[in-house]
Amino acid sequence: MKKSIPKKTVQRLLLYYRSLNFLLQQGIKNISSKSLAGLMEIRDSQVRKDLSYFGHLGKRGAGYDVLELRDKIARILGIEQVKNVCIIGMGSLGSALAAYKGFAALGFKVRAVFDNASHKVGRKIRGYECRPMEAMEKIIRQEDIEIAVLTVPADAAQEIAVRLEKCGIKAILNFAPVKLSLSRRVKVSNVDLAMEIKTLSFFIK
Amino acid sequence: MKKSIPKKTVQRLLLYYRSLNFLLQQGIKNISSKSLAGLMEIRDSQVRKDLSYFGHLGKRGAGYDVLELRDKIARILGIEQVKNVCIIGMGSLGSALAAYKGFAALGFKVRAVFDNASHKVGRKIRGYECRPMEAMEKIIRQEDIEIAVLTVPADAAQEIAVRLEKCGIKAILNFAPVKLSLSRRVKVSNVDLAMEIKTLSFFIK
DNA sequence: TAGATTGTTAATCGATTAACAATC
DNA sequence: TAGATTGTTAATCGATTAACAATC
Repeated sequence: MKKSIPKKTVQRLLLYYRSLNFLLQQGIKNISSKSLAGLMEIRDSQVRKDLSYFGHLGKRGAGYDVLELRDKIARILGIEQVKNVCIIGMGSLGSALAAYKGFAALGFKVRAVFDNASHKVGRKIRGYECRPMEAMEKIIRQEDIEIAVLTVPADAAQEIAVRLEKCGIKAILNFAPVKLSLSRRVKVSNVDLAMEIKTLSFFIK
Repeated sequence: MKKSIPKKTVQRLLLYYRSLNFLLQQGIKNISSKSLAGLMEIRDSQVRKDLSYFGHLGKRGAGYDVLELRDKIARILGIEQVKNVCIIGMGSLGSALAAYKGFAALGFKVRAVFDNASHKVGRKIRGYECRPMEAMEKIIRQEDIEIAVLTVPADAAQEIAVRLEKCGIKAILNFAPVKLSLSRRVKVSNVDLAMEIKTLSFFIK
């Protein structure tokens, strides 16, 4: 039985990927787990443990080859393969995410954006034609969209999530401050901006 | 020595707060840890443990009074007391956050927004006059701003963060995909949208 | 009282870290 | 070879969960 990868490890993998790109730009060809850990203020043993899930990526006594490790992580994370996403809810947050360069850099392609406001439907927003909510299921199937970014008001989120599940979406990145109740088949990640700032402010005092 | 509160507990506290508000709207006056846990798919013992950090909030045999618990959590989280924030970087994400209602609902007040693009400075964005970056330190002190929301490009973030630390900011909510190096005095929370979607997509396969 | 449910302690689980043999 | 650093095991730490005495 293969050991399952902790979510935190996957998150750090992306941080390693970014650091390695930075190091490449600097012309640095080789790095030890200790130096890499230093860049992100974690322990060297954490770096080695994370990487060890994916085989023997370094050389004892000599550290890691920056380019090789960067490419290996890119392959592990599937950065080169395109995943189709849609954005549901073209309010200011939805529009901002439609324009967000960070998604494209990791291989995510926005294939459709949706809203139900009649003054938005048919208009171009950030270069994407805004489609009506009624067309959602059809377009998701047509465009082979696997991931939905949900930026609708809280009271609309659950209902739309159920529709998304029914038309076979695989994952939802949910910005609405509500717990979505769906079957285990659909992966849900919540980004809760209010929670982030409140938690931060709790610890200042 | 008082036991320190885990960050995860604080985050769940906000989820409890939202659920309790929802229950109040429904006219529900009393709830057990088991029912409250059921709403968010966690264990009842988790709810009781979280609440136990803050005293004896329930009644043995009878559960919790919804209104009383809601208000107690509001006080613990400091929801009624206003905290002043500023937003730095009026790109699409910064503008979306300036318009975001979720911050205001938890007592955060946007006191200033900044950008260094000359075509933005002086203009109203989402109702806030965009101020020049040169005025940042002065305005933060004048307006008693404790928290900065940082939505600038990655390559500008560290430099601005240092300026923020120097002028006494207490916390930074950082949306730039870089590790900020600052003294321990400044609390930093990172919201990494690219990481969120990449992690989600890793686990679908 | 009998039944329900809290508050808290102890057990469990999972993730981080330290330590070190393997080996470049 | 001697020094450096990996890959991995074991120890530690912290958070979640189960269990149950206290008590409403």
